[in-house]
Amino acid sequence: MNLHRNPSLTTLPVSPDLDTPAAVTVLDVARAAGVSPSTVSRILNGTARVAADKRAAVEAAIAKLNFRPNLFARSLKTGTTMTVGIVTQDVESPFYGRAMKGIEEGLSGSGYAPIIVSGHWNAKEEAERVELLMARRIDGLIILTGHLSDEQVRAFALHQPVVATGRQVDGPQLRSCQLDQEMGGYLATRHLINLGHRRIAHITGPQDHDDAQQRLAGYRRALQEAGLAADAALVVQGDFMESGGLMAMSRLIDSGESFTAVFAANDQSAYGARMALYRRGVRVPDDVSVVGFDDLPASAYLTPPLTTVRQPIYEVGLYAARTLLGLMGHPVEPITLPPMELVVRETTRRL
Amino acid sequence: MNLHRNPSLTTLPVSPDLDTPAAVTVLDVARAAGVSPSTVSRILNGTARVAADKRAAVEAAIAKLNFRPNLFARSLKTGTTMTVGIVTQDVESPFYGRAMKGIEEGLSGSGYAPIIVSGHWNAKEEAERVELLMARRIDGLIILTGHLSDEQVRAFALHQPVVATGRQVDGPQLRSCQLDQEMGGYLATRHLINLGHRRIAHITGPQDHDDAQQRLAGYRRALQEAGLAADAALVVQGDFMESGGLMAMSRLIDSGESFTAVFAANDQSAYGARMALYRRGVRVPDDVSVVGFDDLPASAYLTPPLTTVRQPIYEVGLYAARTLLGLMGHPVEPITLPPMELVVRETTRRL
DNA sequence: CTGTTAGCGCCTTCAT
DNA sequence: ATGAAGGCGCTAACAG
Repeated sequence: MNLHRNPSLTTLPVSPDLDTPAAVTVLDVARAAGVSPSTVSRILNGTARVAADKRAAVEAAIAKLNFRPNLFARSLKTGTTMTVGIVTQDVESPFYGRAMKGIEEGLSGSGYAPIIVSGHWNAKEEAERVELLMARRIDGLIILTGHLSDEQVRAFALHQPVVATGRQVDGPQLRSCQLDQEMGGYLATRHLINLGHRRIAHITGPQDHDDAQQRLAGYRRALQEAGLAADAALVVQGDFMESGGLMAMSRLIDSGESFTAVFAANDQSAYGARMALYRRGVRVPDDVSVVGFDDLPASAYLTPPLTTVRQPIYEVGLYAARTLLGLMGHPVEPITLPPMELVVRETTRRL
Repeated sequence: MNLHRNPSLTTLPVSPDLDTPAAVTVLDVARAAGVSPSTVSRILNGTARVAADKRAAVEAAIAKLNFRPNLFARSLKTGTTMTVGIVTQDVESPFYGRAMKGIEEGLSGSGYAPIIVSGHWNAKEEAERVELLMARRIDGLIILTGHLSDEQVRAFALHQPVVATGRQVDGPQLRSCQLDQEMGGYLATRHLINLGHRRIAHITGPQDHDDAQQRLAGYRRALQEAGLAADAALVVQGDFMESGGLMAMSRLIDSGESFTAVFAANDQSAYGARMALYRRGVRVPDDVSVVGFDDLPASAYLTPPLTTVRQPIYEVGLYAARTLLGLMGHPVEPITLPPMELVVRETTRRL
């Protein structure tokens, strides 16, 4: 269904005349203040010097009439919309929620309003949403990871400034940032190895998810570096969700493989894995050590609190917002992203 | 800082001419198709019948030129913006995240895009954000609970249709919905009573939060109905966050009051309380039973899984979106909200 | 069925 | 320092 501008769809009993009580325009203000519209505009935008008395009159009129400039008329004229598009993957994701918060903070006070769409980890849907955003003439675009190809992202950057996270693409109007996922995976696994673990399982993320592949690579590197064999039977497929982690761990236990530790590709998987362990009466960390990835707010409140790799995702959001402001022509203090960091809590123990 | 339209702030090295490659307009399309702009407009909006050959020519031209109508020009003309404002309290909240998802779903395919702002549980900030939204001439507004007074909400509804959750206000352009929080609190407490508990503590939400007060009222009603004294020493102040729950439970334990169960005003508080219990070596549910409120996605993955009251918050989002579409003149199938529901998992036991 | 005309509200030369 | 005039891209009468 597309309700968009279909006049036949006007039905509900809505009092017709209550909306927008005859919007007041620059012209109204000008008349009330006894000046021309141009003068009002100049005061609004600080475009030129205006005599103090007229300025006062205009400001009084603005206040009295409660005038609000129509952003759309302005946009039409200036070509700028004061709106930035944000592509997230899932409005409900606690991880991207934190990135959103960083973006919100980074944009605050800039006059730019974010409009958010979700790609749901689907390249096609994601591209459609971006088209939708672009139809609204956004001034800038932030793409939070996702499945778009670098070429697509580059193509989008032809139309407006773009900041993309979780990838390495740059161009005239294109900036990106990427956290070292491989290092994160390495850190997590290395921690387990240092604790004396030798049989370390891994619950992966989705196969088509680049970050997940990187974490897996880090896991393998740590293993190899320690001279440990990479046992394929110890790597089980998850999906970044609690249910996937639960099933992965259940399968692993059922397989009969022995292991003393597991590194889950994200915290949500770790929650699921921990539940599977709990269901089987396997104690954490006494029998099995668990390491997650992301450091979600809830992870510190698991019992026992989850050892995990902290991604500075809030800062990524901040960085994306600030960088975009820069691309849009506003000077900003640069942000440097803190590195991945191992947060040792209580789900791991020395063997 | 307000970067908005301050020409002095143009600095960063951005290639100047890459943006919006000379936007194509209806006029271009009309010329390419050998018709008038009005005909193009009519085809775009289905406003009138157009001869098949011209339609084909226009559609071909649109495709060839990759034409996208400028929504702002359209808005200027029609007074409609095809965007709705959403006031949430915290983009990072897992609870409101789920509501957002419902709204997203409810709006999908309608042509309306949501633009989201956060009030951060602060009436003043909330009002400011709404003003900001209104400056953008949104076609409709959804207010997710928050601290605005009913009068303020009513005032906003003078300018455009409004749907507000967590309160009971209605008017010509105003709809609201309210879940029975008191009943939820009653259900949670009643469950504990039925299990044989007599000394039941409560961790409250913020004092200025209406929902929290309602849940407390439900707690008291269940107690009273069962002939149990409401011991003020058993009611401790939380703040709907994990840390608040943790501190509240710590204080309770330190107070030396005896209790066998606790009802936390939301799941996040329950997580914190559970952690405090864990720190003191108090077993759940063996020594103390715990009930939460909300049923966050993570709650099923606590160890043990959390017994809680499920709020149909996703459906609330859906309801808000659909109702708003209705107010904006689009017929929608009405949604009925499911009731609050006790979800018994494993943090409560019979005494 | 289709083209012509006239703005929507604002900003920006261009004069003064 | 200020006003008049034109136009951003689109749609909605009004003619034909």
